[in-house]
Amino acid sequence: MNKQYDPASIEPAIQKRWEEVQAFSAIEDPAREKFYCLSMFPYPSGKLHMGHVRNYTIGDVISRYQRMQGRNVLQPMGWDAFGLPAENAAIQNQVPPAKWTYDNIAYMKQQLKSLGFAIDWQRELATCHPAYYKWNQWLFLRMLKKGIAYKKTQVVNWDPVDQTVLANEQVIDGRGWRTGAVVEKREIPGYYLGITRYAEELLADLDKLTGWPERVRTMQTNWIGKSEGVEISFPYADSPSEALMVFTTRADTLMGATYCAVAAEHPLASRAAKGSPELAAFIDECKQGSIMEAELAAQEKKGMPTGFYVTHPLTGEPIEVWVANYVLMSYGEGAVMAVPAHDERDFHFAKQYKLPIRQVIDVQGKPFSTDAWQEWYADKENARCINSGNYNGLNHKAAVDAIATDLAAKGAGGKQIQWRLRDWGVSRQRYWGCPIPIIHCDHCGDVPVPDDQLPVVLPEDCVPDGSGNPLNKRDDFINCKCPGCGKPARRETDTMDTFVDSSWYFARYCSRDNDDAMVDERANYWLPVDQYIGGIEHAILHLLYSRFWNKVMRDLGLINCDEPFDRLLTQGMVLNEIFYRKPEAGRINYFNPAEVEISLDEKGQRRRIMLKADGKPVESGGIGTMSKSKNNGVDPQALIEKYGADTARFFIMFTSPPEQTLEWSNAGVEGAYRFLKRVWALCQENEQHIKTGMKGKTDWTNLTPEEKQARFDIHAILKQANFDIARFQFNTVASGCMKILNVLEDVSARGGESGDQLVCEGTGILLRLLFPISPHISDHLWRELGYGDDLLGASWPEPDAAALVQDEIELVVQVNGKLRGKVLVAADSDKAAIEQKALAEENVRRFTDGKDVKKVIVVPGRLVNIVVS
RNA sequence: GCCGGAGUGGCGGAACUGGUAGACGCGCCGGACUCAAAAUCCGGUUCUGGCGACAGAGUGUGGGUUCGAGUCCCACCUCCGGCACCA
Repeated sequence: MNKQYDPASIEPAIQKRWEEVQAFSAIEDPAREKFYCLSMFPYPSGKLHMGHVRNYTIGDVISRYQRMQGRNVLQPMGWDAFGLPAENAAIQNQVPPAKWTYDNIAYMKQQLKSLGFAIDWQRELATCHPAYYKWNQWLFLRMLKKGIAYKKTQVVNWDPVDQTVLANEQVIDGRGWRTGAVVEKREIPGYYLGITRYAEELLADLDKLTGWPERVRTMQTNWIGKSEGVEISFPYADSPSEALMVFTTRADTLMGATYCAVAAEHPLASRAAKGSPELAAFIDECKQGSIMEAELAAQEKKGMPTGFYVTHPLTGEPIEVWVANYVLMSYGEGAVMAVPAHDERDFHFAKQYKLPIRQVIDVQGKPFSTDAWQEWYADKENARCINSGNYNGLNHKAAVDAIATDLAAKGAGGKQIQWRLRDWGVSRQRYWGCPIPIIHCDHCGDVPVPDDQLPVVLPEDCVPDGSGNPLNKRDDFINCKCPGCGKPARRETDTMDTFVDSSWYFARYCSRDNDDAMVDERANYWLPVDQYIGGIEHAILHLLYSRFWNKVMRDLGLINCDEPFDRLLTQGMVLNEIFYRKPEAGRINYFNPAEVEISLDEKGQRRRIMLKADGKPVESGGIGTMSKSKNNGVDPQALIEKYGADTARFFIMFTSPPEQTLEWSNAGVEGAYRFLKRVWALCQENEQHIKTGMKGKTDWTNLTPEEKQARFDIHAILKQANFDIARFQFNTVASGCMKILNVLEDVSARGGESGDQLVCEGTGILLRLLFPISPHISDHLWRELGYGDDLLGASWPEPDAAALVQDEIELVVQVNGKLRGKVLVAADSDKAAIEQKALAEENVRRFTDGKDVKKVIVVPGRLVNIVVS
């Protein structure tokens, strides 16, 4: 074998062999336990970034490990290929989005292949391919038939930069989630998916997802936002046939309502504003007000009376209606009943505008005051109603029930559940997406495209120029015949939100080659996904939509499972240091870390940071996510070319646990490379005797004491590594490989026949443990040294129980909890013998002499603690 | 403001159910090889005192439980992520 480790020669050769034998093609086999390992598919943006490398390496380690555990593993890959960046690139370069996308896919696929992932490429899919998005359209039509998909005209969020509509979920702090542009309100017709119909199940099933990170489940729970309360109608004083609708979770405080407040956008506010320019001005001010959270938190509560009155549904009292900036139109009815005594916001508002405060909740022994807010005013647990007529003495739940019943009897309301979740608007005024399969006919209205005319194929030769959807100018696309009456009609030009594409790709991988059905029975073999791996940024949108889509497919009888992803791992982001200069006020130049040199003092502390090009200082901007704008990215391609895929993979696994952020370090990459070179060197030095038949020898009686200890260490490290890999703590698995190598190098240096035998066994363990992380070098050495034909088919190493038996154990001796010495005792020593030996230890006696030994605690196999007065 | 998560050497990070804090790697220091350098190898490396054996301090801060706390409990500080002034 070669003296030098040369990844550039071994890696492509092994990848070629894997491809030739189709090593990773997954075949359904009911007799075998399946394992579906899925990483979130990439958007083909041009080239891989480090986050992809990390994501897919984690998935690959899990896949290869599961395979060696004997499971039938499916690890597919595909492309989330529709989306705006392709249109933006088209505007810039006059290249059709289709060509740009397919070119990117070709390049990135070759990059993925060079990383040696155990992917079944036969199942590759791209969401921009008609064979894929045909089924988006097909399922959309099924939803339309069931009423889950519907059209409505509604005020939508309009992103002025992307010229598109955004779902409520895609608006963050009043800005587009992608562009950051301030969102405008526009009226546009569009299609919606009734995700709210599934709100109850989407919420309840979160409890089943015990393999998901707790914080993702919490985020989804909050997003769905179930709230149980009572809807109450307050009839208008001047027109009792109309009423102000209000939702409250604290119906038990109804008798304490002293005013009502509505949002600035509420119809009642507009109505009142007609007669009052002052009020109209205030409403305008509220509408313009920032919706940035930090500012809202500090914002002063403001309001104005409308001069309008409603009637209290139980007491008949007149109640004044105010417009207040703390009431949100988008939640509930956009109106609240204000109970200043028992709601903190209402309290502060009432104090400011000197509105009446009426206590209706009492906790015994706690005096109520209208001067300052007290926590207990909102207590639901220990509180009882007072000043509430019939409801006096009732607790929270009983009072809510009684009041809801009485309101219902009067036709003035009743119990209601309020959700934060909204239906999912899927229409996009965009070209590069899946066409919505609808035909507009002047005679028949909106007609669904018949199944036998699917897919509605998107023309791939359009070049967007930034002036809206180019499909609107494509007569060959638009003009068609109405499927109903046969007369000329127009095709819908809106396309679907790309979250539709990614909501079911995991199912399509299972039956990718089936052109007659969306999915077939093979999906029920593979689904649900056993392990899903991806970024935390998809914690809400993608994962919630996929769960919804999965349930719709289940209800249509297409698949069996309730939830698509059994376990979820959210990997941390990849960070790197940011360097910059400010050449003049307001300008900032970022420099890639590769262009920067850092000098250190003798303690390893930083002395100076400078640019290699001119030797002049640059500033450090701390650590941040790798990004184009901060110019702190590291190109995976350069890394692979310099060190090979195995080094890149090893470094990424070694440096941080998967869920934590990963800080890039070129020195760390060097360290990983050094380790692999040492593995190579060890195998090279021991090549002869490993090849000449020491494998399989099980007689370990001739080991020297050092070798016996070394064998114990190897198997103990393996035991720990097996525990760690099962809990996805790959950084300590990688360090376990390093520890085993350290032990083997010592044994190898000492030589001897029994030592050679141990090196042979230990190397076999090391190569298998290293295989999921750095598969090329492991596989190459495994075959080169004659361990077997194929490491892929090898079984996972398990520690030998006999190696873990020790004759003598070192125990730590503490005096009053402080470490004072160590003693070597026979493994089968009884407590008395251990105590005696510990008390006799020289250094221990310095701390016990002349003192009373009050107690001796012996923790078997660990330590002795002597307690003295 | 609320809900999660995290604070450990010069750095990334170990320490499974409370039981030797700092594994492993990086960096740095010293040495070997070399005319020299790179690469490689060997030794050292939490801080303080001491030539040393050792001793003292030490896991964000302050308390507590325990023979024993990075780990458990209470209060607080800082950072990161998420969110909804949600009636």
